[in-house]
This record gives sequence, C-alpha cells and structure tokens, in this order.
Amino acid sequence: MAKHTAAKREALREKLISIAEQQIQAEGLAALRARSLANEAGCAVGAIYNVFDDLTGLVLAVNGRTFKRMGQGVAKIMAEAEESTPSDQLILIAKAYLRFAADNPNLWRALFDVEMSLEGGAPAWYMDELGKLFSIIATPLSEIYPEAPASEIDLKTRALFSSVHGMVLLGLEKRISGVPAHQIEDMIEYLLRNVTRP
Amino acid sequence: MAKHTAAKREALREKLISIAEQQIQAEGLAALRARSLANEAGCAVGAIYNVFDDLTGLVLAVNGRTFKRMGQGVAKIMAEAEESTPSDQLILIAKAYLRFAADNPNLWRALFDVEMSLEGGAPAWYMDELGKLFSIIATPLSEIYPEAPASEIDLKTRALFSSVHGMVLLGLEKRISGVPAHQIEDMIEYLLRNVTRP
DNA sequence: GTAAATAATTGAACGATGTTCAGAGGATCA
DNA sequence: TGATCCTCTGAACATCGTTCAATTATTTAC
Repeated sequence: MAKHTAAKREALREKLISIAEQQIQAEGLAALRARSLANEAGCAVGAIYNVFDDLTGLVLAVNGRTFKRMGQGVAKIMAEAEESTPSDQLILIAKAYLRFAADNPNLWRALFDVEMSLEGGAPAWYMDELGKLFSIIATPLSEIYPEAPASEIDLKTRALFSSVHGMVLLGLEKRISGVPAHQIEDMIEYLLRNVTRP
Repeated sequence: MAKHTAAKREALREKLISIAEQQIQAEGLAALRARSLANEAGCAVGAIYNVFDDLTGLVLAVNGRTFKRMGQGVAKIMAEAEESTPSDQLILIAKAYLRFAADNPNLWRALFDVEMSLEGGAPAWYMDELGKLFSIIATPLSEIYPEAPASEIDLKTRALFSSVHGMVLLGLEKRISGVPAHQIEDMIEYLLRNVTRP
C-alpha cells in the first residue's frame, strides 16, 4: 500500500471541491468559510491547507469543474445545430451561455469573482477553456466573414463574447434591471441578428 | 452657533468620502480599511459609524461622485456631437464610457463590485444616474428606429449598454485578454456600427 | 451665564475571518 | 521492528468590520 496517503489526499481534495461547489451554488462565493468546509468534510481546518495553497486554490478547482460543464453544454448545443445558419448558431451558443448562467448563477459568478492575483495571470486550464469557448464562436464567424484574416475573426469573437457576457451579467443582476430571462434572450437575439446581418 | 455640530458632521463626511475615493482609486475597493481611513482622517474608527451606517454606505457615497463624474463626461461628449449621425453618436458615447473606465479603473469597478444587499435594491440616486445614462443612449437610438415603441427602445438601450459594458469589462480585465485600449475601441466600433446599420 | 440635556468622539473590546505551526499520530521503507 | 517521513490536529495569530460604555464637546433652557 505505497499509495495510501496519496489516495487519501486525493479523496480529501475531491471531497472539499464537492462541498465547496455545493456551498457556492447554494449561498454564493462570499459565503464560503474555511471552518464550515472543514466541519462538513470531517477534517480539521489545517487539513485544507495541506491539499490547497489557500481557499482561492480551492475555488479555482471548483471553477475548473464549472467551466468544463459550461463548455460541454455549449459544445452540445453546437453539435445539434450543425445545419443551422452561422448566425443562428451564434445565437444558439449565446442562449446556451445565458441558460447556463441563469441555471447556475452563483457558480457562474464565481468564475469571474474569484481573486486572481497570481503573478502569472490566470492558470493554464482557465485560458484553455476560454480558448475552447472562443473557438466554438469563431467557427460560425469564419463562415460569416470568409475573407477575414484570423486576427479579425479573433477580435470579432472577443467582441461578441464580451457583449453577450455583458448582457447576461447585467441582465441577471437584480439590482440593475431584473430583466426577465426571456427579455435577455430578446436582447441577445436582437444584437447578434443585426451584427451578423450580411 | 446652532449648527456647529451639523457642519462638523458634514465636514467629516466629505473628508471621509474624499479619502476613501483616493484610496479606492489608488489601491482598489478591496484595499479599503476602516482603521486606515480613520487614521488619515484624524479621527477614531468609531467616528466613521456616526456619519455612515457602515463602510458600504461610504463606498456608495464615493460611487455617487464617480457616477456623476462619469455621467458628466458622457453628456459632454454628446453635447459636442449634436451634428453627428445617430450611429456615430452611439459610438462616441460608448468610447467615452470606455475612456472613463480606462482612466478610473478602480473607481469604475467599485460601481459594480460594492455589496448591494439592501432589501430595497439599489439606492434611488443610483437608479437615477443609470436612468440618465440610458436616456442619453436612447436619444440616438430613437432616431435610428423612429417607429419603434418606447418599450422596444428601452430594450435596445439596455442591450447596447450591457454589450459595451461587457466589452469594456472583459477588455480591461488583464487576466482574460489584456487587450490594448485601441482594440477595445475597434470592438466597440465594429459592434455598434453593424448593429445600427440600416 | 450657568446648568442640564443632548450629541459626538474615543479606543478598547468583540466576534469573525483566513492562515499558520508545533506537537501528535500514522504510513512508508530499509 | 525501528527510523523517517508526511499528515492531521486545533489552539493561536493577525486582521478585519463593527460596537459601546465612558469621556468630551456642544446645544438648549432658564
């Protein structure tokens, strides 16, 4: 049993991630507490720091799961929409993004609210997942602008993603508008339909 | 001297707002500290709570100033662009918004990062200022869609504001893209130009 | 003008928080 | 089995926003 400790270590790691995920989903990132985590995991507070550098590291692990789930959701939508027009595909992607955010508001917000003061910027997997999302958007965009160079597609991809992100963000923010979900859908459709119009 | 205390009270209030403003501008909202504020203001920590309910109240006061300054900047741009086309006006407004955010990143972020757990939602002045900003956007939009009912203009206003907000937000976020400012301008121009195209 | 009443100011104390670390205990390997 | 390493524990630490009894200043009433 040479790997007993490593297995236990991994088990605790996964357990903590799951508990933190539940907690964030239920109460939001700001409600995450080291002592409450240790209590629910059945370990001492100090044990958390043997598995993660700090709570931010744990939240980043949760975000890894969330990001992967979100990417799968979006990719699935795209797979089902292979025969749609590029413009419709963009709208479907954006609506899938909205749906995920609306269904998982606290986990989705944690993706952007977590402290990222690492000197090296965001971790590699973060940029990877973002890159995947961007490439899903870039595909229909390349069809809409067949003659555009890659740099221009990249710019437009970021522009559209950021725009949709902004509509979802402010739309879900109750203090600002409290717009019902179907109105956010209408805004997305209006914007993307008109931007990508020939 | 019947109003000596009221004047002192107001003086301390203004002093605290200014110090907090400087501190947020220099180090960000997260670096704001009650003890540091009291120290710089030359009062005890407790005195802060005689003038504000809590630090959130102080930050809201700072945000009031920031919001007003931003609104003035945008309104000024619009006044100078009375003869531009509606589409150009929208782009100028958006670029003014970008410039303000880029010039005051920490104060701008504080507008959205502050805890707003008040049961009654955002304070009245907050919604007022947001309403002013929206009406500035709605004016050129009404020219572009002269037959659209008010509800539709309102929806499009929110859509465009949220979109530009998203581009500015993610564009200035170094961890995600670190796009240089002129690229954000290009994204804004691309998006608005195409959305508002006849 | 003075005394009583009211309000502001102080700073130590309170309750949380994330994080640390010396000691205890268990796993690993020769 | 014994030596060595790693893990786990939970009290202790530093820091935070916030409170509050005591003190000081100001206002009001006579």
